[in-house]
Amino acid sequence: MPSIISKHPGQRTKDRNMVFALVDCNNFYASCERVFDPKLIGRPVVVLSNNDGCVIARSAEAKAIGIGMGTPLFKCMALIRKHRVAIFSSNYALYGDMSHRVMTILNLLEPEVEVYSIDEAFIRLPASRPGRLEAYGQTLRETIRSRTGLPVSIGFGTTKTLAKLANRQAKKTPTGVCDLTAISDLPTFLATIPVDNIWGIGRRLAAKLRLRGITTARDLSQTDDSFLRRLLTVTGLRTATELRGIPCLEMELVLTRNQTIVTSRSFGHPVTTLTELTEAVATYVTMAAEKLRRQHLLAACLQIFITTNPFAEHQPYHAGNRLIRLTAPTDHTGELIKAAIRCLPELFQPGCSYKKAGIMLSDLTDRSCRQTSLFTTPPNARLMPALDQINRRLGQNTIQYGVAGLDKEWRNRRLHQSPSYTTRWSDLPRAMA
DNA sequence: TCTGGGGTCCTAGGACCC
DNA sequence: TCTGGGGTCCTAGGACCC
Repeated sequence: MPSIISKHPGQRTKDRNMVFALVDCNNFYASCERVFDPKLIGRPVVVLSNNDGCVIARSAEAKAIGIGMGTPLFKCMALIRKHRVAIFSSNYALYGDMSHRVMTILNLLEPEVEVYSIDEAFIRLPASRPGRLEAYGQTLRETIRSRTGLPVSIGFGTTKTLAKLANRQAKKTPTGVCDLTAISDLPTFLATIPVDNIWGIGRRLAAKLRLRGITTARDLSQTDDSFLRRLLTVTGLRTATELRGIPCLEMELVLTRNQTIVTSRSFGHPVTTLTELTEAVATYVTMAAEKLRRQHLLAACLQIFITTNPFAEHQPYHAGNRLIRLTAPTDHTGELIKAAIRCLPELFQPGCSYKKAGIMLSDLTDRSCRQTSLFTTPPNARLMPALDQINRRLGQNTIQYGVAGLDKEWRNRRLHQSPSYTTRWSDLPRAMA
């Protein structure tokens, strides 16, 4: 096994008698909405992006009537009216909490769980004779369904990439489980998988591969290593190797800390004044700084970007971008806001209608190894923890910096938001008995 | 009228150093 | 005129993921 293509050469375990499972919640956001509103069962459901702009999740019924992923809402309004589709603005408080419940169940049942995204987790477990994994998958699926109300699909494979493929297959079967380790003729199965359905092969790489006659997963798995290395770099070679059943991607059981924290949003209406832009940027900095502190990190770099609507044809387009290196790494909202809004006047162009702004914190370090500066006095160390505690107990933005604005008229649209059933007392569902 | 948000990894190329 | 070799660090850009 050439260690050069293994992502974690030092951590490799020689144990070949282990398999990977991918547990993936079906149509996650749409399913979360359904759990608390049984009237939605059988009805098409879509969930919209932050500004009610595009469709980012669809129930099976919504897929069936032809609503595409990422479609702008205004382009599928006709379908939505015709089929009485239920529409929801995204409600990340709800989805985050439901995700946490699913992951907690997995962690209780399995020692090796890698939370891969909000709706997916890898599990590593001992290989088993044909039929046993399938049955275990069924049990796991039923457990999650009965404890959270969420439907999941489970795929088993000897590598993460194969488990991903198995999961895709599982979604098409009524049982919701697919065990590729039990398949006697893997290449024949791989020959049925188009190359762009493989995890790690996106649109661009798929086109590149097809040009060279590589159209299925089997083709890719049988392509010469050095050729692949040149064409797709080491990541593509890893994918091909994984398709052959040789693991290159190990379980990542320890949470690695973020390298960047980004907060950006589209505005609900065009922003044309520096005052409003300042409010928005200060608000985004506040959100990012809270996240920074939750993860016990400090940021040494702050980047700001603002942009007008790229789709508007008859308006001047402007995209501005500034990188600020702070004198000392910090997690203090006030310091970060000050640095951010200082450079806004030179970034802002009067006459432009801004559609979106964002900030990025980078060069993150652990709070425990704070590097202080000789030339500045550190801010009051008790202020931010006190502020966080108050906002946690009494609700978001109970206390905030004045510069972030009170009306926030630029805030994005959320016309179809469901209640935060599981994270806000006042939103608890009521049962009539 | 209306088009999301938040991440990661890899490579090439330039600057700079010894 | 000829003009090395090896290393690091940084950044931009391209690709992917959910």
